[in-house]
Amino acid sequence: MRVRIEDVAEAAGVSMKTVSRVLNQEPNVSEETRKRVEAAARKLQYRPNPSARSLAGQRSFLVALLYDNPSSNYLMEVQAGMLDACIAHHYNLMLAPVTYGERKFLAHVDEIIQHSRADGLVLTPPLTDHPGLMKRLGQLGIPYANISPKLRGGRIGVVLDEERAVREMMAHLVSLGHRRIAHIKGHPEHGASQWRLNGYRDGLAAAGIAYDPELVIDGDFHYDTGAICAQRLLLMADRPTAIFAANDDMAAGTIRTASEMGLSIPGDVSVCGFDDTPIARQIYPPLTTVRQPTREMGRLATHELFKRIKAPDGGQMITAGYELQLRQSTGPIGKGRTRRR
Amino acid sequence: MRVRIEDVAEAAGVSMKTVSRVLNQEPNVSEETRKRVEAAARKLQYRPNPSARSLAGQRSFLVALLYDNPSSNYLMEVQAGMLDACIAHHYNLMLAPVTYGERKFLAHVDEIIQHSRADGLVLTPPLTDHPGLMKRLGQLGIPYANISPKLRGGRIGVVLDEERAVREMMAHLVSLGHRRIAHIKGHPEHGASQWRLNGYRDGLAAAGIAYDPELVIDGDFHYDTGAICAQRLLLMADRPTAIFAANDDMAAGTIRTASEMGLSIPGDVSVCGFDDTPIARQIYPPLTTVRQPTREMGRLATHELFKRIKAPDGGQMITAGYELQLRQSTGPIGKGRTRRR
DNA sequence: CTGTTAGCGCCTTCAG
DNA sequence: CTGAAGGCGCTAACAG
Repeated sequence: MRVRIEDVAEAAGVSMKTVSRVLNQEPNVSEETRKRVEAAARKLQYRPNPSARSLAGQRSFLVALLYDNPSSNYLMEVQAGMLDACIAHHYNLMLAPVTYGERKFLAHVDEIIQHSRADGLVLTPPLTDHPGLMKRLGQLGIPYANISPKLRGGRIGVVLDEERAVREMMAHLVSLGHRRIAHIKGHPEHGASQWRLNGYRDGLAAAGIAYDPELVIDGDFHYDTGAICAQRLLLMADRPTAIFAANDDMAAGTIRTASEMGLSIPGDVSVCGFDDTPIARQIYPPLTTVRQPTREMGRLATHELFKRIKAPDGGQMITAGYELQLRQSTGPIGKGRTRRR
Repeated sequence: MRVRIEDVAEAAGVSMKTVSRVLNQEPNVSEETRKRVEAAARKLQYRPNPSARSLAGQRSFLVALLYDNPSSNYLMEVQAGMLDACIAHHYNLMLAPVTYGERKFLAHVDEIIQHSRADGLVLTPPLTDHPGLMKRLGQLGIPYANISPKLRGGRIGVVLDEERAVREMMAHLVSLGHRRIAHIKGHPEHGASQWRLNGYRDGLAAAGIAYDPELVIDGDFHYDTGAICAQRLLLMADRPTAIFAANDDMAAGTIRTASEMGLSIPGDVSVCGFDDTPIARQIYPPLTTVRQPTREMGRLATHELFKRIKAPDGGQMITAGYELQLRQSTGPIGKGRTRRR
């Protein structure tokens, strides 16, 4: 029924092993033999059996994406990027959702690794900063790549210079005349929250604006939280003229709240976010934000992972590029015509 | 190094096969033996080798999600539902993106199936209605389940009574006094587009309102398209007082356009969508829509798939429930105070 | 109820 | 540069 390597060998008049060599691009095959084998394989429509390959070769040709419920847009982009890389390397992508705070978190991860036999993992924040996980993965000796990890020492994956990106964004706001700029922080577990806060503070400092703790509020990257935080900020007697939310979802929540309060954007208050997820263009007004090349980051991280799978010390930490997206949610100060309801 | 089934057998003082029986929950093992084997397996921390199981057992314990780039929210929900089912059945979930219109579409699908050795597939629209794909999958004899397929005969999966849902939505609009109700259609390739259009027409008929082709515009489920279609509708001399967009993304685009035109929602125009994706609550005003239990549908489809994997005639077509979500984007007719810019 | 015997299809030795 | 034998870890089919 199914065509096996043996059939190809027979058709090509060589041994199984020679076919195997050709298929796996191993050396020590004469050009002529190679061609003959390839022709036979094509004619018979031969497809290697992954299970057999895995069993004999001790690898699964599977990588798993380990994640803990980040925003769906973010995750989809990461997935797409990983798929780009996986397809190019003839690997398959498996999904492995976990729960960071769970009691048996590590046991669960063990389970996944054992059960899937993935050759490697890609971690998204905040898993990428879970100390116990790092350690466990090291013990198990399973290769993994990190997306936007806090700690970069001796690890592979991809990061963005988020601090610098935020400094640029702050410079943009300052150039529009804003000096009373608020910040809604991200989830405390994510490295990004810290970087973006740092960028905010640096941006203020660069403009000679004093840091005012009242203008900095704890968020968690969620839309609803953004909406709530914005309310606190916009109800202040001396309300900020600009709000930098640590991601687009919270910025969208901010805009939502401002709209409900009858405030004009950017007339009464400018709002900006980070990530450039689809929501940035799907709200009104469209959001000024930093474009984070999430898909590309997924691809790059997976690419580094493959390098490490091949060699125990392969791969490195890559820095991806960002881009400011100036849209209509930010504008010059004081052009507003408040229309409180 | 790794503990094998043989080690467990030795530790428990039984044969390999008996251990295998216990692990696979097969019958014909005495309770006492079973306990002994389970204890031994636990003590040794035994984990079966999936590759070996696959090779010997002719199944991969893998299901693949075949999709063609629908909205990320939709896909994430489907994924989450599938994962719920997969985890419960000790299966793994693999991602298999394809391109519907591609030249070598079928060859690509073949490739995926051969290369992944998935035991079954779940198809999302519009793949679920691709005639060539259906046929090919039938030839290959690979089990698959469908989410929201147009044709239901002899197939398994899950559907929603979308026509009925839309009829209810139309009744809601009519009850608010609307009679001039427009519709932005979905992507022609999706069954949902037809159902939602049918529901729209039925809803009009039920209210004794004549169908006006001018008020029905071709869309494709995308946000931007919704925005463009809305412009055409809202610039009409005798513009509609309500717009039913075939999904939330297009409804969001509609609201965007209305906002830009300075129209008040729902004062000047009511807008409603379908799906209840996160965007429905993330725009302002929040969207009246039909809640489609996408995650649950992913779970149910996968569940039916497992039944079919077990038995060639197992599984069936399930009907999932919906729920109207009445929010602030719809309201009584004529309460608006237009403020064109 | 339990055990034995063959593979599943490929890759890894190690000879030639 | 090529091939023959053995085994990866498990399960199916058959015996008992």
